[in-house]
Amino acid sequence: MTIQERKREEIIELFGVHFEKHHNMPPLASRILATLILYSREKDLTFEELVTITGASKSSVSTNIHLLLETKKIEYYTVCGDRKKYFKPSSLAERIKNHLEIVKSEQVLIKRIRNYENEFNLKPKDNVESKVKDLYTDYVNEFERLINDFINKIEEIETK
Amino acid sequence: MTIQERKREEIIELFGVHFEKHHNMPPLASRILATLILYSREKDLTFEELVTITGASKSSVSTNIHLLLETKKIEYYTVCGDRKKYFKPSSLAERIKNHLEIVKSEQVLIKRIRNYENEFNLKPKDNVESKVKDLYTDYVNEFERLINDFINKIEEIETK
DNA sequence: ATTTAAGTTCGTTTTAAAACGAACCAAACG
DNA sequence: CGTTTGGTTCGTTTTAAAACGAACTTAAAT
Repeated sequence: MTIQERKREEIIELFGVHFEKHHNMPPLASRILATLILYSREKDLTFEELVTITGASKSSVSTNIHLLLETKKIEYYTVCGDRKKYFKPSSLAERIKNHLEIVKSEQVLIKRIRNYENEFNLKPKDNVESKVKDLYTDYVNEFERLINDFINKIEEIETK
Repeated sequence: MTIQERKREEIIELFGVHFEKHHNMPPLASRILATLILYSREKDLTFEELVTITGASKSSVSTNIHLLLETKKIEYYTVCGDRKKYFKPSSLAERIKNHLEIVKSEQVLIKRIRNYENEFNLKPKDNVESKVKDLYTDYVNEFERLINDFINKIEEIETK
């Protein structure tokens, strides 16, 4: 095993643990995603290669690839006159958009709580809490603007 | 059951599912956190009340409360001449700080990948990818600034 | 000093997630 | 029209997470 291969494996492992822990991803899916990201500068990987590299069964790899495709973490393409599928991580823009969706669903929840509190006239306990809540509203708005801005810029680059 | 109670339960359920799904939180911990947030305007809850409301066993509630305390999602206080502990959700500032920690650990990972790519001279495949990566760096920096700003403002309010 | 309230611990059970392998399918190849 | 390649499906097994209950602890109250 070369130095590069050793380092690659090390980062794949770190990455896998991180995604399992913080992004609620099954172990094998994490490792597949990490593998695709780490290899992406050199080449895109086929199903068979992923089976070999991860050492998992075909069925497990198949299931987890579908999970990653559904959650838009990876994508694939085919080459004419070649039955294989080539997998690669989704573009950064795609991944960020995804993240935005989660943030937005959180927003919906917060609004529902706010409505509930207003409807039954549950006031903030003190002035500090009320001010912090206002700050948070600002923060969320700015955050949304930041993400939208970023996505627009990316789309500009990608389309030209 | 009053209308308010019904609505509260409904939101607790929504909230619980969201936290389970997007924040990798065990079912009971999610429901405890949701319950504390939804009750927080009216009162803070004791261990016993949480056992009653969630309908779970004392041991399960105990375990999950410790998990929420460790991850700084909730906190408790005691009242003189009263053996009970009163639980409530952590302040917004605390929760955001927490989030920042995750973002930062992600940053570390991205830097490691970048180092790996530089060390073995793995160049971006095309100009688009390279530009998008630069944009991403900007985005992350701005994001970090936004969060830090927010935390500072909150601390200002809280200390005065 | 004994009792009781308020939790905690730990070993067990229950439940759910992940991985597996054998059988299957569909498209391209010969 | 078989055969091979590149996967997919589904029923089963394995593994891990979550919940549980009984026994224990600890500090306060009597």
